Amino acid sequence: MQEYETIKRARAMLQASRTEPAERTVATYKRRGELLMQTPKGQHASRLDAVIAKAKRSKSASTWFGNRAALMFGIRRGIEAALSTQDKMQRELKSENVPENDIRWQEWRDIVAKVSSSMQWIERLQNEPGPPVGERKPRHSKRKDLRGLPDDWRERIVARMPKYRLAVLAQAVTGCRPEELVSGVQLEIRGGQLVATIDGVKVSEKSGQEWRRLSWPIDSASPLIRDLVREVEAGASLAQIRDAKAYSGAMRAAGARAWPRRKATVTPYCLRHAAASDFKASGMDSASISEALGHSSEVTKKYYGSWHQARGGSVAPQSVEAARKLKRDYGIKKSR
DNA sequence: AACAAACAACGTCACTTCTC
DNA sequence: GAGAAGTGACGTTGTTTGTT
Repeated sequence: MQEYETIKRARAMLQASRTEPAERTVATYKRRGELLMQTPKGQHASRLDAVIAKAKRSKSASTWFGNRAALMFGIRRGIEAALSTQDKMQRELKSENVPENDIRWQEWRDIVAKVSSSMQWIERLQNEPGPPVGERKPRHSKRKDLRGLPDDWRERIVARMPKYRLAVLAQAVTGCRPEELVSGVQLEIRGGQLVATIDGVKVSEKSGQEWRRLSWPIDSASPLIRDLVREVEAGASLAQIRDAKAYSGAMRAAGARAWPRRKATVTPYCLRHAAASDFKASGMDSASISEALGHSSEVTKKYYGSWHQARGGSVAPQSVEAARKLKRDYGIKKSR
């Protein structure tokens, strides 16, 4: 009977993709999935073509892959549920010796037919190519967002965000991620050095830096570092924010106030990119730069730029320590 | 070196709420 | 009451790993 074939195939498919995504990812998948499955009139979409077209609206490849992952996740969940319903029904019907032509067996066949069509969706999605390479939208570049800002834009942003003064200074100097400011950047002065310790995010068993520590001489030429030193001398020991989104919103607003005619917004990641550029321009070796940014792989650093014209006041640290040894980018060395 | 996949994080919109 | 800060929902990007 073809029903049993379908069930077997569906089970094998589920078995092959057994890992459960993180809670947060599941939430994202659900949100995306619901969005994609909705038709303009608010009913559930039944045509796969329409759903795929919607999932592909963005020209960014990663958006498409994310959408696809969300759809497949939702479909898989549906198949899982249908399989277990089917299983229960089948047991009951068999134990009661219900005849084949009974309506209840028909109900069972309908459920299996649904599984079969879900499997077709999965197959189709799996084979669906992403947006063609030439047409893909290039990734939005934070580096480009920095164009046209004055040399002292970081200082000006600090001045315009009094409430977040310590956090902005700490982020400008360390280049940490906004999310890392939520757990807080520890600051101290030790042996003539300003020392910042960052509790890393984006850390998993295999990736990220659990913590990292950067230090600068307290008499650095950078006004940002000097300002931060002054804050620490006055008693500050933890640069912390409550909510990364509010912080980011405040910075965006401050940027809009400072440069009303600029289209590109100023965001916390601009500070991170600027710091990365300072690090690069200062001649730090690439392993230290990766560690300072909280990466565990040297490859990642390539995404950050070297656009920065060397100018005084670089925020580059004198030394960096990190929790994890760096994975080397072997790709670079061998070839030619 | 380009591409693909996975997933956590960031950014924006369109407001509401807080603060001076 | 104006302007800054905050927020929920939605949409996009960043980071790492692996493959071709």
